[in-house]
Amino acid sequence: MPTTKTFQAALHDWAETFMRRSMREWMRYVKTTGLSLPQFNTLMKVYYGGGCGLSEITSHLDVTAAAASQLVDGLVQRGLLERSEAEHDRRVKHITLTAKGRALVERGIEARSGWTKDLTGRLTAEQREAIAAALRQLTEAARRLEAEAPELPARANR
Amino acid sequence: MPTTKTFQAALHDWAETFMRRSMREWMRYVKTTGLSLPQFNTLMKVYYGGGCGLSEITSHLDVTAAAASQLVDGLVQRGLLERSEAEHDRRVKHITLTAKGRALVERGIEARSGWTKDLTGRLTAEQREAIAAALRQLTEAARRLEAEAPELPARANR
DNA sequence: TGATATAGTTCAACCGGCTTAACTAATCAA
DNA sequence: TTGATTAGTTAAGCCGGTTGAACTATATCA
Repeated sequence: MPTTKTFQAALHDWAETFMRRSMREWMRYVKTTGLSLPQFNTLMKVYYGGGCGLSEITSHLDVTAAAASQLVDGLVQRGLLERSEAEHDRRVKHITLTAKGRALVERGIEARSGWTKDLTGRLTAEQREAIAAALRQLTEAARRLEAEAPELPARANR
Repeated sequence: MPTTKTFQAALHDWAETFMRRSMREWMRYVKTTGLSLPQFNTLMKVYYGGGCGLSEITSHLDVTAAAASQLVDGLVQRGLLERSEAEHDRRVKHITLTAKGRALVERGIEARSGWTKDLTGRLTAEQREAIAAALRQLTEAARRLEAEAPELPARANR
């Protein structure tokens, strides 16, 4: 396969350029919210998880249950998360975003890749069309990949 | 322009899928190194800056000079960074990566987007070729963009 | 030369995340 | 029912990043 090498190189270059910029924008945004990175990551997990139990946050952040509990606690106090009992098992607390929390996360996602808007003007219509098609294929492949790898290895919980 | 809308949508979707996965891989990697996020970000800044003064780290991380100094100090003690006087201005300390530090950063970059290697097998040769071409154009555009926007706004330094 | 500005360091204090350990409450299994 | 397991909380303490303030040393400007 002659194309795999150049393909991976192109993907790698783009990933590096893209990540570097996006991560910085993201961290700057998080700082403006007054939240810590762990706190914001907690919100992100809940956002993508569509609400989840505490244990999922624990394994996602790779911290102890105590740490996750305290993190959530702070976010509840700020009015960004809500805790409620799950009906199927009253031990688990179902954690969901408030409207305020959701807005915060969505602005974060926006801030993270907002700079890519500036790319649009630098490309011709033909380029945009071809690139959009390429990205859709990549995104689809990545999502399939993610759907397969079911879940992260849980922490040893020493 | 009918394509700009769909282009930005495609870019946005990709960015979200990609960032979510990459950031998690990256944070997991950083954790394995035993370094904190601020410490690792310091290394990254020096890596991409090709060696730089402390003040650049200060503005990049958006912290006070005291914080940056201490961060660098810890990394020097771990043998990841080196400090030396700049010859053109003996006030500034030129900060560079040691071989060990460089290796650590490069493994981090690898860990961040290493999962994308799994995408290769899910695409046909034609797709790979088209996508590679598209990504190269994107990367080039992004780099040009970056080259223009010269530097970040410095912190108010209250 | 002297005054001011800039680059960086050190120190004390603070804050917040993280951990361990002990605990409550609910569920499951024998 | 009893015992063990699981989900989550609380409290004490540690560690490390961050800050403001005081300081040194070099550079710049008049």
